Amino acid sequence: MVSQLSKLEAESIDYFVSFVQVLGLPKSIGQIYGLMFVSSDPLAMDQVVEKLDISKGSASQGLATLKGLGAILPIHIEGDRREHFVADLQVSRIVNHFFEEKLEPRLSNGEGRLDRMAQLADDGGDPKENEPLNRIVALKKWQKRGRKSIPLIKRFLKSS
Amino acid sequence: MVSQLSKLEAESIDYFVSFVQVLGLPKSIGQIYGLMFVSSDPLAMDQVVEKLDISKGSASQGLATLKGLGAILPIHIEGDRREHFVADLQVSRIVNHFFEEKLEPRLSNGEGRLDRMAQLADDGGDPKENEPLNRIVALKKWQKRGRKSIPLIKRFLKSS
DNA sequence: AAAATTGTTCATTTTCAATTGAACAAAACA
DNA sequence: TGTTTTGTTCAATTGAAAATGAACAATTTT
Repeated sequence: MVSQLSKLEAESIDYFVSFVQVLGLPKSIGQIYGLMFVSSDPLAMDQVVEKLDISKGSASQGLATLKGLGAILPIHIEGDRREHFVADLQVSRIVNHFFEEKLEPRLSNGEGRLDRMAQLADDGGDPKENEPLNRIVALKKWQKRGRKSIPLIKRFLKSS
Repeated sequence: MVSQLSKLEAESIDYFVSFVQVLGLPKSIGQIYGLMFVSSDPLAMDQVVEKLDISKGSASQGLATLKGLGAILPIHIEGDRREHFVADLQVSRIVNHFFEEKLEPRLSNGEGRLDRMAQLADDGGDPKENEPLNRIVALKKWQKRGRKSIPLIKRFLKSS
């Protein structure tokens, strides 16, 4: 059926779809969060399915993910069996998830790799003349610096 | 044909493939840059095709992109018609590209969207009771803050 | 001028993650 | 007890982005 979205809902959904896509998260996550973000009332899964015209499967998984992130909060409504949700104000949780799941594993894991690469690149000759080795050493510094800045950025974004 | 990669090359390629994938860039970009990063000599396109066992098309496009970013530098080799490249030490250029092409457009464009959303959400009633409006206003602050922090991060990463 | 070399473009194919929807489970209700 | 409601799971499908490779252009060599 054709979903009936208000202008506000449509705008919000667009906004958050593009938001989560930058972070490499599926579109449906952005749709669901966008819908909840401008909803006055808690929404249940079947309302999400109906409004967004997506499958039960997508809605179920999307809600589970967002709930896991703490980006939406489960609300119990008296006399209704369905689980309802409201958007948490802390959008930063979504960004945090990106840092913690995608960026940080790469960065920590990356340092070991660079060490291994430096070993392989070391040919015993004059380090000054070993250009690949110089690049690796420089990259190691740079990556360490990057890794150290993550907690700062996270803290900065959290204090909303 | 089966490409003949040294351990170092394989490790470097792996590293940069995962690196660029975090930023939402195609794998081939990571492969090419990874190969050049640990090469002592400038490489030409056909060498890249041969080593990585990728198509001419991918190599051509990938090299053009990396050259555009300034992540690899064109080198002329006397007596050879082919254009050769070396990896620039400034890996940060790749990250910069992510900021400038993906993040910043979203963020600036996002502020206007939030203004529009605030207008749509404003029902003329008491703002204290308009929860969606409160969320939008809070998000606007948060996003402005995020946008302002980008130049700082960029500067921090650049000074390698 | 013909042939070979180098590189680009872009329609088609491939790949892989996101989405679907049917089957299933669990709980509430009649 | 059987039925309805609510929600999850996962094999199959879809869709979007990347990779391919053939056709083409431009340049150099013979």
